[in-house]
Amino acid sequence: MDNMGDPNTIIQELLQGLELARQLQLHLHTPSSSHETRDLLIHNIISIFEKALQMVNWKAPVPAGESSQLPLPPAIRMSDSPISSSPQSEDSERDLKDQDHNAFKKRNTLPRWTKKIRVTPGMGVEGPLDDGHSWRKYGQKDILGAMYPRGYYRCTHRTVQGCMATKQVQRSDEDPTIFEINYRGNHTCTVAHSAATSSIIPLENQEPNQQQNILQSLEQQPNDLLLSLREGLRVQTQNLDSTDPSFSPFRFPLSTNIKNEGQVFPPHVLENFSSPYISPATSGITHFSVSPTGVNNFGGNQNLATFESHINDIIPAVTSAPNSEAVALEFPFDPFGFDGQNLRFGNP
DNA sequence: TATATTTGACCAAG
DNA sequence: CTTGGTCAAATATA
Repeated sequence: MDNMGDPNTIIQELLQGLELARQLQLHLHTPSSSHETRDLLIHNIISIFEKALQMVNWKAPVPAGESSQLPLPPAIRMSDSPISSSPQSEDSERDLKDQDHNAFKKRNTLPRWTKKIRVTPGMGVEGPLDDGHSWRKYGQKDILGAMYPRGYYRCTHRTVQGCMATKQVQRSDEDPTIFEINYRGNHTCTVAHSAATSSIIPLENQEPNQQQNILQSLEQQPNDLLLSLREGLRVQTQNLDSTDPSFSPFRFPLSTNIKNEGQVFPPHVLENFSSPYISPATSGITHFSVSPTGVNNFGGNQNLATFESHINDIIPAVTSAPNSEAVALEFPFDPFGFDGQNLRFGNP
């Protein structure tokens, strides 16, 4: 909202930029990484810098003579605040007189993130389509050099609730079972179309804007947990083609990265953390599964309790199967960005 | 009837 | 000019 100039918000932007830059670095060392993915990453990084600069009320491009700076594009486009920039924010003496007045209102530089969804024969066509939100297709375009067209979707509630969320869906050239989904903007609408799955406790929140409220409530907890989450847990994909029938193909074993990220969870919890995965049955909803008898030799109820106590600090909806079959966390919003290589935890 | 998708036109940016 | 993104009329679906 009108948090322009708020140091915490700026820091969060920069942290996200840092995370994206790290992802880019990873991609540069991954031969299979597509040029588009890298391009998107760098685009997002630039957007974040622009946003952060705007938040700090950075004035016009400083004339040359500063050799230590990267060359700037000729025209710096100022991005909007992610959600409904409020023009009246009154932080300090702030004059935007030397800025283009129109620059503030127009350009659409909402936050973006991508996600790759693999469609298995079993899940039919629903995989990429049903991600918990209702979308309305408003266009389709043949893309240069791509063999499949790109579909353009916007939130169904755009007119009613002014929800500006948008996504583009494109089938991958190399692997037609993978759909690359490019999301733009967070949903500001009420999530009416949730798939209330059996064991998941639905949120009782009837606020007009659930996601935003949840994100805000997360932001208001200044604990290390949240900071670390925002900084990003990275989970590397391993063995996407697991044939283990009890797990979906979308399951992401922990890598050492997550341990390096440190203080998110106590080490002894991390050691026994099982795989977070995206269940195909509730496609698009991310679960963490922690199983005492699970694949990653989860060590017992004490750790489970520790895990729960930490999770309870940050996630409003926690369900635990009574005698610990598993603990599944349902996020009312998508806390992940998944680019095929890494899971990103945080606000996309 | 209303609401969603298809599809060529339109437009902005490069 | 080309390209990607959006609009909107026509069409489809419920």
